[in-house]
Amino acid sequence: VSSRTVSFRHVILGLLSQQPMSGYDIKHFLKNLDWLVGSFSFGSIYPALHALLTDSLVTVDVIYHQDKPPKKIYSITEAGKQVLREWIGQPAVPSASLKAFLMRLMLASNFSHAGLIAYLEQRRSQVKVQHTALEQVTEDQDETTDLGQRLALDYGLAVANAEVAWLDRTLERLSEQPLPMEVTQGNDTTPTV
Amino acid sequence: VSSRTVSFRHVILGLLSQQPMSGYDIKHFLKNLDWLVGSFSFGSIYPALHALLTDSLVTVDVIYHQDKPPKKIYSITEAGKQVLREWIGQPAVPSASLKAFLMRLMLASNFSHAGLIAYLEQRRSQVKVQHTALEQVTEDQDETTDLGQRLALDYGLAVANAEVAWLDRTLERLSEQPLPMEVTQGNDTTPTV
DNA sequence: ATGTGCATGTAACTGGTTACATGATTCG
DNA sequence: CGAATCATGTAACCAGTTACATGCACAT
Repeated sequence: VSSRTVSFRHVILGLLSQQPMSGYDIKHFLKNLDWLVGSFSFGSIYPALHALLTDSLVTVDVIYHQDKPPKKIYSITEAGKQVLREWIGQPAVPSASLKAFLMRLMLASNFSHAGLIAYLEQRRSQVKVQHTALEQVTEDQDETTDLGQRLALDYGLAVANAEVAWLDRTLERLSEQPLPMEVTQGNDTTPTV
Repeated sequence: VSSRTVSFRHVILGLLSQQPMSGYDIKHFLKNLDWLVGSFSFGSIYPALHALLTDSLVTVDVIYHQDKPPKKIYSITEAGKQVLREWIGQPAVPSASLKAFLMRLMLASNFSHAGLIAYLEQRRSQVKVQHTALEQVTEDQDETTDLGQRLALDYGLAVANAEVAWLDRTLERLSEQPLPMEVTQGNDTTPTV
């Protein structure tokens, strides 16, 4: 069982936990979200899938179409789900990038409702810390400070504000209606986001 | 001249173009901005510096303190400035991440005023494209879509909106006053939430 | 005919991290 | 006395990219 380090393997696992997919499917799914979470090349997807296979965290079903190349549909196993859950369980690194945060967020169905809220709250406090840190740096500027740095700092503050605002809004929404979409059951009464 | 690929070397070069620094200084400078542009470990900074040296894009001055380890202050050379200018000259990749965008922005003093404005405008249109793309994906959701994905999408839209708002504000400011040095003065925007 | 989409894979490379080694000084 | 800060460096490792190889179907 070799996949100890991080993330991207888990993202694949997370996608597969939502529905079985082929490597090709994964690529396309991620392409839409490139800007948010980044996409990956086939050169990393296929090997990752093979590794997950040998670790028995996923299984394959090969589907032969006539006149089309066969498709390998990967599905997550119980062991895979377990690994995912464990990963979700451990706390997020402080000062994780937006990307890293969103990657994990995308696996929300593997969080408990309480876990999800905790995760968002965690993020909120981290962003606030970053925000004050940036404000600090901004204050330390003198007139000689490079324009680009000032702009970057200002940009950072703006994004941080937007993040906090979104998190506040969303947390409120999630606690108002404690069962956001009955994630694990089959029951949806919830108006869309 | 071997540093063709990208970024991080250029960031170092950019920092050195603002003022001479040691590897240690660079690390610390970047640490403050970790959240914005990411920081780098010594294991990549020192080798990078050595590489820049052998390419004659920087020079060193060793300063010996008594009783303190000697400090190696790196300064950018004319050749280094040239490389930077060339890098700045070429257009930004579409759909660059926030980080990549900010990295370049931090080197604004190496842009011309017009170049800077063009760069921000480029970013604005790119973010708008991403925004519409995300809206598209959002529409394509059905009720079975994973909660995490919806949240991530929503988050992305919020950030994109914030980016565009900031860019609009800033572009207006920059074109109002063609000599930008006063940026930080009247402008404590931070509309906290 | 040429290119694009479907579909899978491998090999070489590379940018960066982690961990290690060294060593003096100052703070608690 | 141990920990942190200053300060530089190397070597092993690793995740992910690029480029390559293959091959059929469908549209222009």
